Amino acid sequence: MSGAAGPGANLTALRSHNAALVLRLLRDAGEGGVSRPELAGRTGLTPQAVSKITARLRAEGLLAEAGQRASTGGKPPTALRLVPDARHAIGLQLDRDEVTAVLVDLAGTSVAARSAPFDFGAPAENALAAATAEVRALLADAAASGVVGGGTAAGGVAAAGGVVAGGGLLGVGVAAPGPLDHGSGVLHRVTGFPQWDGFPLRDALAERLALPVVLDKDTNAAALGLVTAGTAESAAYLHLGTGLGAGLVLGGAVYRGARTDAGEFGHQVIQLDGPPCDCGNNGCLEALCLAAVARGDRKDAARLLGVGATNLVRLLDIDRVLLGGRMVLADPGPYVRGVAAMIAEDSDRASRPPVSVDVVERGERAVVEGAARLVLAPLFALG
Amino acid sequence: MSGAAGPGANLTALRSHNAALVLRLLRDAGEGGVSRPELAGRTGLTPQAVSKITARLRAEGLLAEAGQRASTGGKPPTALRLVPDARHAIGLQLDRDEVTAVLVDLAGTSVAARSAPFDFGAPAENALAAATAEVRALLADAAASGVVGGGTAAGGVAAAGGVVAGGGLLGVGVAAPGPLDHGSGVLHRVTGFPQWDGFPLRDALAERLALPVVLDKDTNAAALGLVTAGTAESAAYLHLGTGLGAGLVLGGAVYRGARTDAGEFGHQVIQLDGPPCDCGNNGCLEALCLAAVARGDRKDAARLLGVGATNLVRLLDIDRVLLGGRMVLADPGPYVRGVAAMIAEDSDRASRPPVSVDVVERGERAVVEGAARLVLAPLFALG
DNA sequence: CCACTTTGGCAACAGTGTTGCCAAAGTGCA
DNA sequence: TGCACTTTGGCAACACTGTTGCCAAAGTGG
Repeated sequence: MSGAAGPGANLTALRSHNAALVLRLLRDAGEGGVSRPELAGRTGLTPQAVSKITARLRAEGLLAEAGQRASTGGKPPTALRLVPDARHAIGLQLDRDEVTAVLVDLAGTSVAARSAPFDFGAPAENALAAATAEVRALLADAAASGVVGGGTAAGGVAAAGGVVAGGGLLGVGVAAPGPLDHGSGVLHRVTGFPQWDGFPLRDALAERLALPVVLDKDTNAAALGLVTAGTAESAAYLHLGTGLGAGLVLGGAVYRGARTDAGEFGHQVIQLDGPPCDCGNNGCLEALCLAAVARGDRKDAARLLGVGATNLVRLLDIDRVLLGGRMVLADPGPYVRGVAAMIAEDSDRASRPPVSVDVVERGERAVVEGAARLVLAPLFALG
Repeated sequence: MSGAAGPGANLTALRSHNAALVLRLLRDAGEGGVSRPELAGRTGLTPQAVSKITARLRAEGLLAEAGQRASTGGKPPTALRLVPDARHAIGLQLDRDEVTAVLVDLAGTSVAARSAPFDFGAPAENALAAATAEVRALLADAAASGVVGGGTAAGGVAAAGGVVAGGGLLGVGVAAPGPLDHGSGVLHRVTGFPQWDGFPLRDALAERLALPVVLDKDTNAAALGLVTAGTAESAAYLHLGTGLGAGLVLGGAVYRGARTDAGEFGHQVIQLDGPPCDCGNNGCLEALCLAAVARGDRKDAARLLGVGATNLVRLLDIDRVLLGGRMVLADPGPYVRGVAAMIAEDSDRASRPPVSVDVVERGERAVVEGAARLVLAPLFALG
C-alpha cells in the first residue's frame, strides 16, 4: 500500500519550483511589480539566478518590465510584473440549481462570466451536456470580445479544438458539492443525488472539452482563494448554505486529507445527546445551526457557528476565518460579529493573538473563481 | 509581515532532498534492505541516479550492502540497508515529576535510557541543571558500554566537548508540556508553572550541552513517531494524562500550526452550556473527560474521548488514531474499545473506510523516543 | 567632479541527474 | 551443454541547474 514515496527531484523539478516561486511573488505583488534584488532576497536565491529565471519567464511572455523604481543609492532597480493576459483558466461551479462559469487571467481576475439554471438532479449525461455547453458559450463570448487569444503561442497548451483561437488556455477547474475524490476526479454519493455516485466527472469533462480538468469540492475551491503569499499561514473558509462545510488551508496549502474528504466541519458534535442529525449522530453543529437559521434566529446561528469556529481555531491554530455561503451572504453582519466575538473572547482568555473574521471576498464568486485557481495553482506552486 | 516566501531550491537542496528520500526508504525497509532498482522505482529517479546517491551515502558510512536477493530472471540485485549505528540522537522528556533521556540510533531504536525524579516547578535554572546532568549521565553510560563512538568521524557534528568519545551524535530533541514555540524554542505559560513563561529552553540547553537542540510539545514528539513511510497519510495521537492534548500528523508531516500551537484537542466544546472548564469555556472535552476519569467511570471517559476523536476524524479525514498518556496506559482496554466503537459506528454510517484505533506503541516511551526523532527527522525529510 | 553603491549581464565553473554504452551474472529454453 | 535473453549496476559523456568572478551602467552624496 506504500507505493511511491514522495517524488524524487530532478533538475526539471528544480527549475519549475524556482520559476513558480518567482511567479508567485510577482503575482502577489500585483501591478506595482517587484525588483530583481527583492526577488533574490525573498527567495534566498542569488541575484544572478534570479536574472536567469526572470529572463526565461520573460521569453515565455509571462513577465514584463514595469518601469524603474527610485534609487536607494545606486542604479535604480527595474520592477518586474506578471503579464496577466499571458494565460487564462476557466472556473466552473456546479451548484444544486445553477451552473456558473468564469474565465480568469493569471492574476486570478475574472475577465468573463456566465451563469445559467442547472438541475443537479438531472441524469448525469444531461447535466454534463449542460455544463459543457456553458463552458463553450463562455469561450465563444470571450473569443468574440477578443479577450483570449492575445497570449503567446508558446506554453504547451494548444487551442481547445477550435473553441478558442490562439493559445494560453490552461484548463478548467470544477467545483462541485462534496463528497468527491479530488485525486481521481470521481464524485461520491452527494446527499439527495444518488445518480452521481461513482461518476468520473473529471475525465468525462476533459474528453468533451479537450482540455485539462481539475475537480474539487466547492469549499476547497473557495479556500484556495485564501492562499496568498508563500507564508505558512492557516485559514478556514466556513460555508453555510444548504449544509455547513469548511475548506481548510493549513500551512499555506489546501488540506484535503488522505481520501481528499477532509472538511466535514458541519458534523462535529457540539452538544452531547443533542437533537438528531441526518448523518445519524446527535448534536451535530450543522443540524443545530440550520435549525437556528430556519427559525430565523440568526444570532443563535452565529453563536453556534462561533462555537464550531473556536474549536477549529484552538485545534488547528488558525490565523484567519472567512465566512461564505448563501445563508451568510444574505445578511453577513450578525454572523461576522457573532463569530468574531466568540473567537476573540476565547483568544483573550488564552492570551493568543487575535484571529481575523471576515466575509469571504467577492462573496458569490468566491467558489467559481477559486475553481479557476485550481488550474492556476500549479504554476505558482500552490495547492 | 510576509518575509521570505518559501525557500528557493539550489543544487545542494536537491541533493539533500534525494538523499533523504533514499534514507527514508531504507529506514522503513528495516533489516531486510532494499535493492537499487526498487529504490529507483519508488523515488521515480533513474537507476543511475540511485547508484550515485547510494554511493555517496555509503562513503559517509550511513549505508551498507546486505547480501543478494533472489534473481528475477537476471543478475540478482544487491540489497542495501541503513547502518543504524552510524549516527545517534538523544531524546529528552521533561515531565511534571520526572525527567527521561534516551539515546537512539538512526533507525530510532533505543540503545540506552535513564530517568530520574524531576521537579518542573523548581526554579528554571535548577531544573535546567538537573536536565543537563541527566543527559551527561546518559552519555557517560553509553560511552562506558561502548555504544557510541563507533560511527565514522565524518558527518559534521563533532564530539560534544569531550562528553562523548568519537562522533556521530546529531543533537538533542526535547519534549515538554505545551504551550511552547517550536520555531524559537521558547516555553510559554505552562499551566501551574509560571516561572517558565518566556524561558528560552532550547538555546539554554544547546549552550550547556554544546549540541544542537530541538524543542517541541510532548504530543507532537509522540506524533512524530507515527510518521512512517512517505505516504500522505494522516494520523492523530491523543494524549490523556494530566490534561488532554493531541499531536497531529497531516499529509505525512507533523502539523504544528502557524504559531506552532496546534493540537488543543482537549478544549473543543462538545457540550453547549456544559460544566465550566479551567480555560474559561463551558463543556470542553477535557473537563468532561477528566471528570469521568476522576469518578472512576472509564467507560464514559472513553465515550467522551470517542466523540472528540470522531469529530477529528470527520474534520481531518484521519486514517489512524493512537491513544497514549498515563490515564490510558494504566488500563488501555476500555479506551481503545470505546473510541474504536464510536469511530467505527460513524464510519459505517458515512460508508467511509475503517479507521484503526490502537494504544501507541511502546507506551511509556512514545514521547521520549519521539523527542529523539525530532533530531533525526531532517535526515529523512520528515517532520 | 569624483568616490561609492547598487543593479544587472556575460563568461567560466562546480555539481546535479540523465543518457548511451557495456560488462557481469543470473534465468530459461533448445 | 550451449546460447539467447533479462536484469543489474558502473563508467563516461552530456545537458542543464544555480554559483562565482568580473565588469559596465547608472544612480547618490560629499
